[in-house]
Amino acid sequence: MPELPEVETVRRILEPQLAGKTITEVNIRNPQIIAHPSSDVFISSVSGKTIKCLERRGKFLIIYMTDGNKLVIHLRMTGQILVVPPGMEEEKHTHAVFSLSDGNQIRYTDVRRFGRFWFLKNGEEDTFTGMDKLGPEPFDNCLTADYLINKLNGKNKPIKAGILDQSVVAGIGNIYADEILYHAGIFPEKKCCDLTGDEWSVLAEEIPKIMNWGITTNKITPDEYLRGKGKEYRNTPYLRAYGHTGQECSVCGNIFEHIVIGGRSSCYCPGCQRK
DNA sequence: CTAGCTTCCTGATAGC
DNA sequence: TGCTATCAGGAAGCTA
Repeated sequence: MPELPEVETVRRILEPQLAGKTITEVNIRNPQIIAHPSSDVFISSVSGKTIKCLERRGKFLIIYMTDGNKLVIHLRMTGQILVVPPGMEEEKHTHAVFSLSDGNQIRYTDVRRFGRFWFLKNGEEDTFTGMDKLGPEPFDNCLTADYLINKLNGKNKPIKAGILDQSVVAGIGNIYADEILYHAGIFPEKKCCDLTGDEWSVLAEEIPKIMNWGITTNKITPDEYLRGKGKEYRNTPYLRAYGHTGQECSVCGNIFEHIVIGGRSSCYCPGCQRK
């Protein structure tokens, strides 16, 4: 479910609720979600730790502890993290519960169980999480047209697959890939090797612009987040391309079309994004 | 190395 | 109503 803008929204909501709190107890109902280390070591390692701050890298959420260790979480498709007051009824598919020093709980729910947790000691490499292979953040100054050309220009694959590659840019998912390419006016199936210099420039501009727009637009209050059980922001009526198959483009009047690219459902405007 | 397919899961929805 | 097929916003792992 969540892409960079959603993970950032969750981070901003959770950080004030968690900073300074100590994790008093860890309850893992489904050890499958713990990717590293073993579930037992994870539990004993996280217990007693005090949370310092929350950061985000691509779609990864990173909970830093005051001792320099960190808890890394990837929500994948359906993972949700909620900070709830004691006594609140537990959601279906709750796989982990962390008790906090203020009496609240961090609850992790995940219908499809694709999400993963890692616990990394201070200085331990990020090879376990794959974060070491991530490309720059969309907002990084090094994300220029030249960078994209250098990474993708020679490739014989669709540009949509190119920007979905986390080692090229971190944080873009299927939805925002469609949004970015719509705003950049690039046909999503166009081969990387066929893009013009202008198109690479527009792409380099639109990537941070659209991601930033996503963060701003999907913003909700902590209360709305809690009442929506962590998924309220998934209602995304503000998107202009994704999910608009069969509808009229407000820019050119053409009808959005649906195609499958690399097994991912894609939506584009044949008027604004010419082949 | 690359591109493409499969796999991990459950649930919502469409079609019969 | 009930059954089956298809699809879902991610990404690792495998094959050729």
